[in-house]
Amino acid sequence: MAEKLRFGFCGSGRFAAECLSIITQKAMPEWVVTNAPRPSGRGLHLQNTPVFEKAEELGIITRTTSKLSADVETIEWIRRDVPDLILVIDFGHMIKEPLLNIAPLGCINIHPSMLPAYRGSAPVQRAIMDGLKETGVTIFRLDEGMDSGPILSQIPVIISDEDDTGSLLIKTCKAGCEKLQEYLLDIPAERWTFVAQTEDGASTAPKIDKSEGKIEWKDSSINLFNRIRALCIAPGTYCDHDGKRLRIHKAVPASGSGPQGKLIETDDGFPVIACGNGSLKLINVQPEGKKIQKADEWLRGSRMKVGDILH
RNA sequence: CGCGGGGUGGAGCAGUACGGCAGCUCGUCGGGCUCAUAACCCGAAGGUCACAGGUUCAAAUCCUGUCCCCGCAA
Repeated sequence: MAEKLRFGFCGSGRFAAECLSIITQKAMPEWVVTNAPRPSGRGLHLQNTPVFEKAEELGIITRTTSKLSADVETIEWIRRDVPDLILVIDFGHMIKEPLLNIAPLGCINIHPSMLPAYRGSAPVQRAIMDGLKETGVTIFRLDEGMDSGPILSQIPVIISDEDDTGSLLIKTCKAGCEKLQEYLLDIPAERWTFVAQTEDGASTAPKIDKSEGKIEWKDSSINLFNRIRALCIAPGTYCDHDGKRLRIHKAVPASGSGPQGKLIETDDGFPVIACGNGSLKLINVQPEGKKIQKADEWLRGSRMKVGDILH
């Protein structure tokens, strides 16, 4: 049994909060640093990050910052009692010197892809959108580049047809955190081995732009299926019905075909919409201003008939 | 006080500009048809129209206030 490593935790988003929640089942960080609350949501009220909420709940010493690499105070604060390593997960800032190597073991990151593939901020979404059947999670040490540091460990993760960004995020998060726990608790740091990344096979997964959520019915049903699964959490996919936005939360490929965007038939009450190639059966939708609902229920009240067109 | 939509039987919606018996598509329950059925036919139950106050002979509808839900934008 190795001596317990002391670590700090830098993170902000939902993925980070989920990781924190798993990791802390077995090992507590010395402290948490997260993004300062920012105005967001309806009414533009200040909102704490998911990590802040989680850390608060766990009673961990927490500090917020809006620009860590320029935040002299926080850096000084960390310097006062430097841990063995700093976990940086879904943080939203590039980590630069002097923080990059302030801890003996550096900054360790869990990234939900098989690096060097899908470097960047939306690896899970991009992997699903590209129709991948398998991805993975990588634990690596940060260097100056974007997700380009030496790899400590990699675990493959299967993507099933039922997976969406939410479920895959949880899968990768679990796989990564469990492996990380082995390193934190059972494998002495002297035995950690890092392997440099190759530039061969490197690709990037740029941030999702809202406009990517627009459904183009001329696209194939399989591509739209993947897109809907990929963007279901945020920012969501949508089309136009009767001049209003209709968000599509869940849909599956169906067999019929017809003019793009046309409601060609109902299947058990659920609408089937023709795409450029094949068709999509809508399962869960959300009209503008309304709650998410089952597509058959929506159809009943929508006054949309077979033959009508979505845009 | 960023912009906007909404709350009507169990579900999804119409009805509100111009006040006048609470309506549609489903679901539920009972009966019928059928070898059978999620199909079809007949019938029934179920709503103080989010809440509070006001105007009126009369309010889901007009006026005032409150609560709750959601879309956009950031």
